[in-house]
Amino acid sequence: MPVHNSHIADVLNETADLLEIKGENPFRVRAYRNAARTIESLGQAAAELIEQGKNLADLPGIGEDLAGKIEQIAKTGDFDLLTELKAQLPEELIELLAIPGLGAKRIAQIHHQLKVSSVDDLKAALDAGKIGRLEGFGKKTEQNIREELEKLSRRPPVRTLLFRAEEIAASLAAYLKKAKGVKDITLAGSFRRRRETVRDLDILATCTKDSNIMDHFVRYDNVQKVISQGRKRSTVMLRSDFHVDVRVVPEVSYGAAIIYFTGSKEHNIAIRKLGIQNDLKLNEYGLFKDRKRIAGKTETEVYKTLGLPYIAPELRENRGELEAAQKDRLPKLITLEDIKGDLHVHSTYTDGRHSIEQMARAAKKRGYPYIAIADHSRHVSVAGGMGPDAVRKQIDEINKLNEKLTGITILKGIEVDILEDGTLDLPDDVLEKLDLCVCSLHYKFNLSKQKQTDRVLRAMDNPHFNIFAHPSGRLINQREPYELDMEQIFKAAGVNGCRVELNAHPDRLDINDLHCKMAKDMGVGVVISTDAHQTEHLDYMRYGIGQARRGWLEPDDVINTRPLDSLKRLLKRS
DNA sequence: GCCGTTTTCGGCCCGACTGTTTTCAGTCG
Repeated sequence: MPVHNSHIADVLNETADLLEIKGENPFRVRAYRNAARTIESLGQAAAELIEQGKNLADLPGIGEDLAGKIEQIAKTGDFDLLTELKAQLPEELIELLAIPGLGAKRIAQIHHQLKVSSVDDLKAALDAGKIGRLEGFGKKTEQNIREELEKLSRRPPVRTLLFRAEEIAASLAAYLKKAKGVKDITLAGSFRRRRETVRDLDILATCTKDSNIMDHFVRYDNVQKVISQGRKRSTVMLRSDFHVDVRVVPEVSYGAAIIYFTGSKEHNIAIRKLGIQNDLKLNEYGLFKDRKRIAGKTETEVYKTLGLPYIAPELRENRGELEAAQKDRLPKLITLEDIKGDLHVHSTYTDGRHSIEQMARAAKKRGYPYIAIADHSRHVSVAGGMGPDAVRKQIDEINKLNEKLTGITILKGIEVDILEDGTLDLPDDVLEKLDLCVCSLHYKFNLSKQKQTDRVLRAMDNPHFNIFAHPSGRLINQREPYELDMEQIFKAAGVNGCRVELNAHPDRLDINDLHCKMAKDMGVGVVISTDAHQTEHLDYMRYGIGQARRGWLEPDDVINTRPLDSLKRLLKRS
């Protein structure tokens, strides 16, 4: 059983947690956390890299020591240091770190002075009123811990889908703009980096001196609790259990603040280090030489003064964007305007809500010269999947519509199921009549990694296989991806002239950002499609674009940026 | 524990807010 990167990262993070509670050198703790992050965003299994004889110490933030330790974890799943730490400290202490307001120092203190080892112990200590009597604690701290603990037991924290965060952000931003003296509002944070999920919302504002923005903010109807309120920063919890931060910054600092609060934290640390190398100090108020501010008003100005071109928010993950920027090799990221059509759209022939004509007209309205109808094949019976007769009927209808409609071409496609044995759900003589085949898995999700991979590889041997749709099968916050060797699949796709879909549905966003980058690096074409089941879903394209940008994709990496004739050529497998 | 166009030692991002304090530690992002 190969050890997953996520397991290695978990082990390293647990180690970091216990080291921190133990009171170890904070920089050592940070080294473990950095290494965990590096491994997690690797895109390839660390165990495989080791097998191939690669030295993990070449990775950023991993030295010879950690490389050796990671090797142990990758080979055995266990880690001696963690075992030792667990012998010294109860591992349940780690769970206490999840309580806001309780950090390593305080946990160590309550552990040593009150013998608290678990969440249950903590509850008992609270009930006995022991916490508030500890040095440095007090009544208020005790009450806060009690409330956070109750909240935690009620509901585990789930990151909010970008889609949902967008709705919350839009109405709140509109509300904030109505406060007195507000000049500008910017939504920063992972929201601006277009991460698939968002933990909280960071809002920046510039305003006049006499503005009442903070009072206005905490009075927002949707506020459940005011966590802190200051002149420069306030934090609230919305009724939807969503944290929102508002920061007021002076205009001379606005660009620096936007960079700072857009993050990611890792990107910020990296550019600060770059500043330090040049004797410059970067913080949310600007870029300083000695005590003089030399940049800060706009993001571009700050980057430029650091010797860098502007870096798009979606790239700011410290995954190589700084090195690319320094070499002037940043990707020219794809935008929504580059998209010429949607290649995975459903209709009333199966489980869509709108007719083919309605979907086509809606696509035309969005400026697309083409669209592909890709309804389900028969195996997906719950969706009323099509057999050969239904496909022929649909082909006839599309032919007629193409004669009738102007300014849009409807491509004849299908979302055909990949059966358990790797064959496709419809015979070749049906598939060959279509312009494209979007292929996907809809059942038998729990096959072993190699069996699932072989299933897809066999399907790709079928010359009609064009696009592998929602490859990982994950549903964000709901369903884990199936076991699949993406590298093998991308390799085969490259050889066979198949493409991979970036499904733009906000619950899916599948493939993810790391796999987008992997496809690009391996030269496999990506298709960004919405999987729309009604006309409004065509607008999901923007989430796909966000994900694609996070994966460094440029217009040329995505085949539905091509005009129709060149797209058709690309869809021909030789 | 990592890292190096000053360094193989001595740095390691930095500021706001809270709650506890009488000047600051802890936590957070």
